[in-house]
Amino acid sequence: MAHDTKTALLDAAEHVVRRKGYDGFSYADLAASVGIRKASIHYHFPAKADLSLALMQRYLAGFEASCAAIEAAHPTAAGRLAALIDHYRSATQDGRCLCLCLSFSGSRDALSEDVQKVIAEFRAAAAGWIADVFALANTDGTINAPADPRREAAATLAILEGAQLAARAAHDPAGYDKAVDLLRARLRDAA
Amino acid sequence: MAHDTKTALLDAAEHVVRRKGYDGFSYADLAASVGIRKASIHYHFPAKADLSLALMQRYLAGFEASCAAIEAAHPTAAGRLAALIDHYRSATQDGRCLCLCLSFSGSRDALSEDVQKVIAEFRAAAAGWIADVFALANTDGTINAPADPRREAAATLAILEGAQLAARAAHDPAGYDKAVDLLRARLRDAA
DNA sequence: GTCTATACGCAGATAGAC
DNA sequence: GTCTATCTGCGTATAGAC
Repeated sequence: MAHDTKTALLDAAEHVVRRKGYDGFSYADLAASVGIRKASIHYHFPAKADLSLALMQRYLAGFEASCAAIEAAHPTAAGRLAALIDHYRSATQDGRCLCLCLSFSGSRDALSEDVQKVIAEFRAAAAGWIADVFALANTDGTINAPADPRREAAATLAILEGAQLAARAAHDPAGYDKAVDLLRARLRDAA
Repeated sequence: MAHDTKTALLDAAEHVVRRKGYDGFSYADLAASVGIRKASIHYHFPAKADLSLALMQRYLAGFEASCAAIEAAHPTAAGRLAALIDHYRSATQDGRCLCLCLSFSGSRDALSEDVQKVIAEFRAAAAGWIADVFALANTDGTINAPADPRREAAATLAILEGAQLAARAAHDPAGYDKAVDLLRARLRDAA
């Protein structure tokens, strides 16, 4: 079916982009990986920019869904932050790839305005969600010494992204754990 | 002279790579920017891999020199860390580019083994230097609540890199400052 | 929806004159 | 050292048959 091919294309594209960056994937690669000819891709995504935009939009939606799921599963600030840290860790696929947002950020000037806008939305969503977690921490006291939520959020997001880079550079998830170790140490009763 | 052309090529390449990523620069761009024909570049750097390697090696050497200069100028742990934070901030050129190490990390799988090795050396050098600063902090007490130096170093490097990404995504150096704000707040008597 | 065939440009790289 | 000229391959994208 059409929908399945489209989804398969997005899956394949996301897989490659997160390993090799935006410029690292071509229609030829996608075609081979999905099992159709490269010309057929243009039926689903007329231009590469269309595919990139759809990719980033889907990624943002998925991230927001993950945040909602974390909120539903974890009542405390520490539990939610611990879950987010794990989420970013698993996104590295054991040190082989980066969050799509990071992959796109690397070759940013080559991207269309539309995509850059969604990237900005993604960062805002992540920072906002983390800030909410720290605001909750001021109430439930499950995170050690919480400072201003917005500043905590900016620093936390930087650590999560920096940790992914460390894991990828070393091809080892331990690089991620070392970078977030002090952050995790601030959490109490993570549930 | 030969040496000047070679340096000019490296300068131009570094400039573009840090703005557009590894795949964002071509021999045609370099040629135009330096004022020679693209075929002439091959005299100085036979292949693109040679240029990339030279670029990263020069960058590592420059970083080590900067660290030495910081040590000479600042006796305290807080002073040294503050200087490093400023160093990484100025490297973003007001939110337009990334540290070369970060730019290369984005399209990592496309790089040669040699370059990846220098990238790893760079990260090790940075983490090691920061760990030394935190070890000093345990003695001179100029950084608030220093934990294990290696863990502090891993977290600090992640923050510095994440902060650069935040600045670039927003095209605004304020993104950097927000991310490192809590880190800076831990410094006392920075001199 | 997917195919074959093809257009067109730009990438990195080489040969050989000057 | 730098040039002109050229090669080969791959990139995205299009036209039109099935």
